[in-house]
Amino acid sequence: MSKQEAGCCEPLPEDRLAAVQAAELAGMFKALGDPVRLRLLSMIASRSEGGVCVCELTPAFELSQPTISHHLKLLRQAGLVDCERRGTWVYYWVRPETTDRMAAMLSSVRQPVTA
Amino acid sequence: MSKQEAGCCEPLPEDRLAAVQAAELAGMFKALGDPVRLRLLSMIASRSEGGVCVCELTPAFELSQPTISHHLKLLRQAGLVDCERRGTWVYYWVRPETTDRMAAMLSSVRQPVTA
DNA sequence: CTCTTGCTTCGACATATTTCAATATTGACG
DNA sequence: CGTCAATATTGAAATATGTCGAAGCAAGAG
Repeated sequence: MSKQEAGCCEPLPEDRLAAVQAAELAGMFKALGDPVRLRLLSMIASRSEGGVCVCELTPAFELSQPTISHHLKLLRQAGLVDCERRGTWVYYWVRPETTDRMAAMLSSVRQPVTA
Repeated sequence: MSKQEAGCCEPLPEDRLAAVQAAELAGMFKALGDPVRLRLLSMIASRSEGGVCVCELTPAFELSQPTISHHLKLLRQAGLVDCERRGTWVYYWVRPETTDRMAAMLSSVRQPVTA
């Protein structure tokens, strides 16, 4: 009960999210901060086995094929998906470790540790 | 028809994430796609009652006051936080409805409906 | 080997974002 | 009223992002 009467400017308990972690996580959120990439991820996730071929993703958008390729690259660099070439086609799948980290961040916001 | 060959180009089950919803959700993810805003949200969430004063947030960064104010505005516009003025100070708190929507999106990716 | 198809990379451009300094606004207080 | 302190808004600059067309690469077919 010895909190500052002024009700302001007492330091926050702690910087729970270090700057380094914040930068890493922000990169993941930024990757999903575009409607095209969000839909791409959703489409890639819709098939649980074998991955989804790029040739199934591209015609779902009114964008050029290089643009879709660019967005897929960003998703890959953010660690959200991975891909593999099988013969002529390239298949993408989701990396759940990354979405799990993002979900963990969100749930920590929902229910603060310092309850 | 002749487009379909072995193992490719069969249409995806469905566009599970409609374009409109994708745009809405992408706005939320984009708002967290910046390390400063991610840390701001984390700090705001660290106090469960009464909200966090801007005067506690600003000095935690090596950024100008208008810049922090700008980031807070973006978080508010994305629906992630809300604020209220109490006397001289302005207090911010998290809106769990929004983080819940984001978490739901992530969990739907983790465990596809079409299992 | 050459041709075609699927996908990626490059180069360029228009737009959006991040940031600050300066200024405005809001409320408390004498 | 006038002043001060806490935030917000404006305007402008540097940088980042989304998009395309052109070119490059890999793999299968002829």
